[in-house]
Amino acid sequence: MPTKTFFNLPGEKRQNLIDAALREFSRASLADASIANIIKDACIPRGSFYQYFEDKADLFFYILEEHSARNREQMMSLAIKHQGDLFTSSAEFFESSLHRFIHDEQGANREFARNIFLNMNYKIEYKLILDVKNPTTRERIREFYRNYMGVIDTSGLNIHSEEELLHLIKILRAILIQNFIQFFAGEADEQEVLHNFRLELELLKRGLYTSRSHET
Amino acid sequence: MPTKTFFNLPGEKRQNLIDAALREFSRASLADASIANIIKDACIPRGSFYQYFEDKADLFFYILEEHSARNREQMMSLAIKHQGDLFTSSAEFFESSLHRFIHDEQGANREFARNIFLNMNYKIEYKLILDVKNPTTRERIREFYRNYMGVIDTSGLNIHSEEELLHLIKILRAILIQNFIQFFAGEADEQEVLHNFRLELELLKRGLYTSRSHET
DNA sequence: AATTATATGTGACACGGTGTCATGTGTCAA
DNA sequence: TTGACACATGACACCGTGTCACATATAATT
Repeated sequence: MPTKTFFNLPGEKRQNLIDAALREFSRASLADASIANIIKDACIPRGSFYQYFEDKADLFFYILEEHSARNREQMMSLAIKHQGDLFTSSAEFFESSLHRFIHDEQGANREFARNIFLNMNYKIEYKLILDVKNPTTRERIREFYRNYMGVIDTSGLNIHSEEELLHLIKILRAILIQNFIQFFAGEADEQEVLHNFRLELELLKRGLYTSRSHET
Repeated sequence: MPTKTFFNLPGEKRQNLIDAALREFSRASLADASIANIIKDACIPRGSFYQYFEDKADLFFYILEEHSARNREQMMSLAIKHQGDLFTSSAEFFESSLHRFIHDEQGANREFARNIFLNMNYKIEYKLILDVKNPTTRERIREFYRNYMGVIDTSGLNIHSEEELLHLIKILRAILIQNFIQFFAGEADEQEVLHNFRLELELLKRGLYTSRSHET
């Protein structure tokens, strides 16, 4: 987490630093980004940077969590909008995110997202979901999950417990992320990736076994 | 890819270098590993390293591809063993891999795998699957997929095209990887992660929608 | 006003890792 | 003997990081 000092900074200076960081993290992945570039861009001395952040990752994950919080909010409001329909709201989330990336003229958000998804790993993914280090963020996300699962309408779903719902959400998330990755990797364009995602949702809904004898 | 020079090396020297690299990549992720450590361990001068490899990543992905090839072979032989049953063979693949990691006394393979999975990203995942840079490896993997899909018995599966089978495999892969990650992240122990994986397979098989009216 | 405490700013520097390059060595063929 | 080629080597320039001693500002205390 950024230090108290960072939050005491005048708003403009703070925003200026964040903007510079966003530009750098749009240009390069966390691993390839350099503090040197950020402080040059933001015109702050090296020593100051370390007064605000532990290191590069500290700043990165702070920015990432801000974006993630907005995404969680959107997921929640879509779930509510669609009366708790998990599949429909997930699909709209995917579509609208994709649409936002594609029509991002400046390209800053898109490039940032590209670097996130193409370098997505456990630490990043679970920062999007469950921050391991920061207890406050962790609790925030836990709460989101509780609320989110409360909003989901399970009456149309073929699941029989909270546990199964959690696993379904886990599967959906994995598919969602995979498709974002394929989009950013250039493996599929907007139309293809939308088609793929929808197809995969249909497979999930439909079920993959014809012989139903295995059901318990 | 390693250079011709590397492959011309006497076998022992080559293996020695690979061993040292494996130790380093077991200790640290690709990003955190250092060439300095590898050459110190392998007792070769710095210049020689660059005679064999373009950089750290070149060596890393070479080693990774060797491991991946073995995994693909195992997936294939399990698919054959189970008469093309995609779910059963995937489950056995997961179980046996997990078992191997847990009973890896030396721990070298486990730690290497841990670094792979916890730092899994697009580039690594698709090296496990589809090498973007190297045409030879790419073709090798393409061929694997063709063969693998040929072996899968679709008669018990509720899918209606090659495309759907490909997507199903894609979903299964995502779930497989997610569970490995959760295991290595310590979020679940062997029993839990096995339980989770099996449950998720059941959800897939069963299908998630009760109202079947949406089926086309 | 003088003093002390506390918070913040600053950039030179030591450290460690990377990739290169000039030079050295070995081998084989003409 | 000479030249051509493949390979070996480690010193070195370069770059980014994180730290630290010192500077400055602001508020609180005497």
